[in-house]
Amino acid sequence: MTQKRMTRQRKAILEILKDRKDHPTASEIYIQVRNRIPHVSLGTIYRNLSVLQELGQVQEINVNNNFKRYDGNPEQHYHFFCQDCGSVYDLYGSYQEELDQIFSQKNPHKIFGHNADFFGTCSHCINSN
Amino acid sequence: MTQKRMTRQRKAILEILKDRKDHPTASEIYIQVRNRIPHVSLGTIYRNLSVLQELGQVQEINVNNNFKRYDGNPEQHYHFFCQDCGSVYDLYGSYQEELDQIFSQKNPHKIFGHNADFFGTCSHCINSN
DNA sequence: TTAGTTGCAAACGCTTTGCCGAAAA
DNA sequence: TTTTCGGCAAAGCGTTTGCAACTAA
Repeated sequence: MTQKRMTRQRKAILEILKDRKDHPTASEIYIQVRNRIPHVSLGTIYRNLSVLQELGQVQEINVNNNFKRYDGNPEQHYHFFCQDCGSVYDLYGSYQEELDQIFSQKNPHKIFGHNADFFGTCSHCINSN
Repeated sequence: MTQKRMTRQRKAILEILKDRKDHPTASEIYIQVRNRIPHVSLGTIYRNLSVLQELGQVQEINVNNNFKRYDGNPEQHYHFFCQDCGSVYDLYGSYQEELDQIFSQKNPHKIFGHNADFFGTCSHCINSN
């Protein structure tokens, strides 16, 4: 990996991502970065998100295959997807290591870890019905 | 939902998907369907995969955001992604309902279910090193 | 007969990339 | 001064869609 520099653009993206509790798309981040740096380009957003991922400061989330979302929390944690409004939330609760052991015993592969995504109706949508 | 017809194309896609143990992409399916129906089009593959999903006969798998993969096994089951060769396998072992309960207690959302993807090195890659 | 389906090709939408001037270190 | 980075715009690429002809039921 080559030497990385902390540019204004990269710093802005990282700060915005750490501030937000939700998991914005690249273009949502773009809109917000433009408030600070009006002539920033979408290409710059994508390039920096990729660098920040390599550096382990940001996680990419696969909601579905339409577009990627980004998470400023690099810790291992699960996500919840609301089927009604499409929002993505972090879940409270710890990583379930037992799962890796259970499935290691039943399968021939060397399992290093897992991701889990929960789905249902979020608290906001429950209350607005 | 409107009435669905079992066309040659739809039948071919379904049969191919049920036969394969791996989880092909739309264009891999396209290549195989062309052996039976030379003038089939990619658009037809996509449209039928979408219909077969609605009918609950096929599952869509999000490997990463580059493209979708399809699974001819509509049962709830977990997947394993090999980080070395990129293959996707079905895992043996049952759905862990407890997970839904554990995280329902710790979070304000109504959880209906979850997906889990495991990763590591597959048995084939272990043996070839 | 008729409504769903197909092939073809164009359109889409998110993401990546080439180029060259700008700016971290 | 060197080398990474950014802005801009074009290209890439998997997926979707409009349309007229076709076909399962």
